[in-house]
Amino acid sequence: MQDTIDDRRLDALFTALSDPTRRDIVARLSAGEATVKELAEPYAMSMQGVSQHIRVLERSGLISQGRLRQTRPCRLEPAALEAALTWIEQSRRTWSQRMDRLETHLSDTQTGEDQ
Amino acid sequence: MQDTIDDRRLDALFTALSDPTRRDIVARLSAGEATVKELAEPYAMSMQGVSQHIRVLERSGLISQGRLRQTRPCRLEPAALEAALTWIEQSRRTWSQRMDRLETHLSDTQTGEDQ
DNA sequence: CTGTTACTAAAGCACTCACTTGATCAAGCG
DNA sequence: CGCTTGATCAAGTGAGTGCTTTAGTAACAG
Repeated sequence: MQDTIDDRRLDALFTALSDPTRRDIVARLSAGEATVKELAEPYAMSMQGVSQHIRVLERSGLISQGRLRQTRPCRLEPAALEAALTWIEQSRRTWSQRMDRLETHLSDTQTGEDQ
Repeated sequence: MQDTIDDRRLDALFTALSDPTRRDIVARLSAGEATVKELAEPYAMSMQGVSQHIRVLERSGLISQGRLRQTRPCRLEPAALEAALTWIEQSRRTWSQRMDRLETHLSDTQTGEDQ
């Protein structure tokens, strides 16, 4: 069980997704690029605050920032979303396999040995 | 855009998943139930520390705790995992639909406008 | 009853987080 | 050149995390 590499990545990913403002930013960027100012507009928050959220998202790999004139357009990096998806599906798969085995076992030993 | 209800749930969910110990606990519970003591054993951490992680997981809905003699066996609640999965897939779907539209647009105007 | 096991409650501590304001910077406009 | 716009840097604050240790509780064993 090697840790620390995927672990840090998943830490950053799920931490990034744990804030409603950041989730909203991700959702909006899934519809197309946007500048920091555009992203900041809907919120009752300073642009600096939004800028800090963007840095958290960038460190997690969920978004990347380019440069165009005096703006820094942000775009979604869906590969990072896949990593989170993969982790969750792994647990779900293990769980449902176990459920299948339990069902099989129950239909095998259908007499009533429980305690 | 109604917020605050799903938002709080997703906050708790992704916050719960943002810690490596808690992700490990979820992964281990996907293979079957376990008591707090059993869960705590592999970690260089007090059982109280693990107990607090379990409370975070329980508040997020990811696990539930029963009572059996003097133990509190924990079990995974996969429905909560589905909620996180659903949110991520929503963003991914929006993004890929947008990519499809871009491709369509590019094959429409397929003259040779590349930078 | 006493003692042990499995666990939760509570308090404290270092650290991080989500903001804020104020300063700075870089690019374009007059 | 100065002025505005878009954005980051830096410092500070209040709230929350991730642990710890110390107590306390519930269930069983002697």
